Amino acid sequence: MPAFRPVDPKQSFPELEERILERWRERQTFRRQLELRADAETWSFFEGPPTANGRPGSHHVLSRVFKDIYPRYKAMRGYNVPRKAGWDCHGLPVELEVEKELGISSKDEIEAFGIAEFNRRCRESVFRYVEDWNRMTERVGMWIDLDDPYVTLTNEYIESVWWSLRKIWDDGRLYRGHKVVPYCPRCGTALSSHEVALGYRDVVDPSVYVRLPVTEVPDGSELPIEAGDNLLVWTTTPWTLISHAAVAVGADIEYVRAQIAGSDEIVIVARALADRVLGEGWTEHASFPGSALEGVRYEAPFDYIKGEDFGPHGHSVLLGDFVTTEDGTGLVHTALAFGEDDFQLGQRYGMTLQNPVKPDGTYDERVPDFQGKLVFQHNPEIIEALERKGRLFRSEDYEHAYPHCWRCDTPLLYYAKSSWYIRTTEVRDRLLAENERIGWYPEHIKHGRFGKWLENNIDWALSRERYWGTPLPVWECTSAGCDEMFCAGSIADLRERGGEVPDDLHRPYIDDVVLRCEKCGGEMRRVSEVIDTWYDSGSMPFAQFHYPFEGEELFAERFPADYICEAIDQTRGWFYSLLAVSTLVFDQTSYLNCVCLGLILDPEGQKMSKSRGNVVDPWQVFNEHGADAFRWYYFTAQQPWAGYRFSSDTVGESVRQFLLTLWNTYSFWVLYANAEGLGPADFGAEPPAAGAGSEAGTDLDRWILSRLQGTTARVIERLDDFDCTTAGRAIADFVDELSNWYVRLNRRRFWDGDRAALATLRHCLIEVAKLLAPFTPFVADEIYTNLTAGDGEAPEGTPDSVHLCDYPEPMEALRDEELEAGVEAALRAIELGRAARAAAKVKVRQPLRRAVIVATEDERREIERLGEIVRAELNVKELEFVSEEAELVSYRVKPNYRTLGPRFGKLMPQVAKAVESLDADGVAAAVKEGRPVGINVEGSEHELAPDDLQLVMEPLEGYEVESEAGRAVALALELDDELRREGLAREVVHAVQNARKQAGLEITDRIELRLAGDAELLEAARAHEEYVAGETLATSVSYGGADGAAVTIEGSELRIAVERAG
RNA sequence: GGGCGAUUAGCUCAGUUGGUUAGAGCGCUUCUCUGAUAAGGAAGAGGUCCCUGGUUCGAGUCCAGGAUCGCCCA
Repeated sequence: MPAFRPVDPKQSFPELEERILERWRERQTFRRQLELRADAETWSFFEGPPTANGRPGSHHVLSRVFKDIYPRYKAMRGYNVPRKAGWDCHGLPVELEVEKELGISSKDEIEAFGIAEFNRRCRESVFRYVEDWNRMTERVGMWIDLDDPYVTLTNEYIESVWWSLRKIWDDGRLYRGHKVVPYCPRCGTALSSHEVALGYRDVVDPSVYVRLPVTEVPDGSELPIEAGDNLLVWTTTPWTLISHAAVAVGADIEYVRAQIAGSDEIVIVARALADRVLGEGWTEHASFPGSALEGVRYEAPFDYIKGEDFGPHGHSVLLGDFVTTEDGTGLVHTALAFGEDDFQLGQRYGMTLQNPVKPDGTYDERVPDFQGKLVFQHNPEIIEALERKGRLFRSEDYEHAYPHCWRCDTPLLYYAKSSWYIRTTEVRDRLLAENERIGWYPEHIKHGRFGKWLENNIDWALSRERYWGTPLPVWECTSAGCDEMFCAGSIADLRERGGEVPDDLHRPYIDDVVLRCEKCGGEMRRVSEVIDTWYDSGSMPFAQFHYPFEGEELFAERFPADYICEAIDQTRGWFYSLLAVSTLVFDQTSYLNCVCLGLILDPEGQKMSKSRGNVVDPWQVFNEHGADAFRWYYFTAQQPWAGYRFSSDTVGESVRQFLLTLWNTYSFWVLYANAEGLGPADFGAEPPAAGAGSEAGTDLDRWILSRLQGTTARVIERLDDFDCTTAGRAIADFVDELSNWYVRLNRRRFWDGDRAALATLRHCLIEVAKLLAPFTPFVADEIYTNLTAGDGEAPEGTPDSVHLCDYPEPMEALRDEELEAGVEAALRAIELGRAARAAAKVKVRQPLRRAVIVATEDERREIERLGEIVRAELNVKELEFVSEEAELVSYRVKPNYRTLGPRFGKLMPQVAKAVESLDADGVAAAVKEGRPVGINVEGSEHELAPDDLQLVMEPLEGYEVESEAGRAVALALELDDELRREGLAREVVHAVQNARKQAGLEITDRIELRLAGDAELLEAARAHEEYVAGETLATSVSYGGADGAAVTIEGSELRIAVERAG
């Protein structure tokens, strides 16, 4: 008959997990779970694709395990939960890696190297660490189909993306615009707003105030200023002064003509800023609104570009509604090409754009004095030049957040150029409406960070002037005068227009596809851009199936996703691109629930980064503590979005706290089941049809089963709300109760091989294993498989893995809340009694005559049900109960604020006083009989119902009593000879047990016991010989002549010899 | 400068619709129990629930302002 696999109490979890992984591989457990639920209702999960061109770190483990727990849970709840992996392949990060490898850093160099070879290397690079990812994913126990991932670089994927762009094109929402965009001069491409958001950093920039001497005031102006007065402008980007086009002022802002203290210099600034800019003591000569300044001409800071090159308004004062008096001078230096406001202003005044900065971020030939470096690196020289020309009014440092390229860290330029946009602003209301349908965890993301972001939506800057990405499928006619454009929505579209479709849809091959213009018959060529890689990942709901070209059923079944999960920084990344693409294409959200994960910090609260050297390698944690420990820590340490202060040691803590407690309980069970020679067949099938309670023998059995039902209900409720933190803690509480109360109080039954106790604990462990399966899939499966199948095959009808089971559901018939309350009272009595023993310094081994317990009638009844256990735990011969009449206790009456507060309001303090001055014993009697009690408050009578009063029992002074919150336990401390002898007999047993242990005996070994030494001890042993022999499994006890080890008991010597009985 | 979030014991965190002694774990000290336990139990030390106002009979909890930290935006 098969037995249970023996359990090593010192089991290494990492080693165990490797073994279980092997078992899953052999038995194909994941595949079988998918098949088991294949026909069930689908619960859809979308994988946000990682990029595999870097090694996975601890933060990736976090998202891996959160992407695993809810799908596992839902699969056990009976849903079909397909889990398709995915890889994000395109984009700048990949190109950068390859650039680094090649030792190049500009687009010219890439083109000289050859786009074909460059992209070939990108394609290779994307999967460089895919094996590391796969190993980590498997090791952490994430079940996802890594053999059939979607890959954003395939022709199929690209074609689906094209199809969606064509849809957007047909809706008139894909357009080419000329705007000032955040632009990385090193990468040579514009960035979308969500990319910009990734790169803000605090930097110190120069902050300069520049004099612009007035040359001409418009004819007929009453303006009280003169040629030679200085307009003061302020900028933190001195390099843009080269391109200075105009000064903007606010029409309604008040300006002053001011003389600076101790100088005859006259300057023009906004009044509101004059103190700050000029310091104390300036003199006002005149004031006027900004509107009066319009048309004033002045001398520009530099003359590389003439005023007339900008048109008639060049180098003159203009009115701009964006001017504020928050900082600067109230006169804004305007360089048309380098700011959105500047650009708009130029357009309104019909100015000609002049941009002396080349796409590579350096000045062109018009600026011969500043050559060779990125424009902002010329700032110091430009400030010097201003100084030399006497134009520098003041220069200081200015610390502010400035966006940098999120991958190469180059400061961005705001730069006027043409790019392709999606008119997302047109669907903003739809985005907001669909956001309402999404369940956010934490909830505040919906109307907070994400909702606010949607409200401020701007058009999606889609194009990138790069190489390794999904090509923008727009062709334009090259014939002069023909402006025909065509957006391809499929490969077939290209063929139809006469295109030769290459085997690889990437650049440079796609650039060779020439189409026929339907309008003029000329040649159409593709625009040069590729698209934002965020658009790729946002398209995964359909592109992962090559929808709509194939995969129609899969798409219909899985769209929208019930669940996605990523780090919170994806608010503007994937969370947005997913919602935006599906709203544009399908007019609805593609996900219904979204769990956001926080940052991983080191124990000091610092962000983990390679440069700080505080990164924890996940493999260190796997090898030291195991994947279950890692997972358990992430699931239960705190709500995941709060972030983690993380180290390998904190994971170790969670092992000790929880996993070891569980493991010890489990190994305890197996030890005794095997000692009884039992095997799985000796227990009924799990779960038992009518519930395990049917064979439960005792109140404690029924109690722990009732607690199990409550725990199960709570866990399901929390997991359904994506709250594994509270769910996990509920399981931990149960396991703690199981180990520290149920097992401890029933230890004797296990020694005796009591079937009901063994069955009850087994059932609890199996159900806990099922509850835990989504959390800690390894240890859960180990416990489950051993308890159900032992070292043999799983019995007919019993799944061979916990992951093929149904998740437990609470069995209401087994719940007994009255019993739970009663046991609770008994446990409290035990705790108080032990505290009283500690206070009296009387060991638990010393029996006492009597414990006096203060309890209400209800509590007394419950405690008496468990009287035997309470007596055994407290080691007393009898329990005595006292209530109101007893000398041990007095009553205090307190008002029930919750009921009386609303009724009496302001009078509460007086009510409280009146209640507490009542005769407590009289009130107690009334309350017990359910009679109302009258009080007098400020002269008027009020009647209080029993519910309005709380009785607090307080023990009287003078006893060895421990009490809390109205409960108390007192111990009778006097000893007689009989009690003393019994106590000594227990000491002897204790000593013999230690001797057995030292002799290395198995717990089932019988012994021959010889005792010698102190007469009183021997007498005690003789008096209780049956007890001593029974406890120590002695087949015989003899006295005298023992040559065994000596121990000291109560100051006397005892020599013990144990020998295995034949 | 704006938005969102956080702030409870030395550390990591709980704290129900506002209800009258604010909790747990870890760590520390002392004691104890143990034939499952790397554990368990008891006691002790450790709190301005970030601050200031307000609402209320009553505020860790609600409101306003402020401070500090984090993330995001400009």
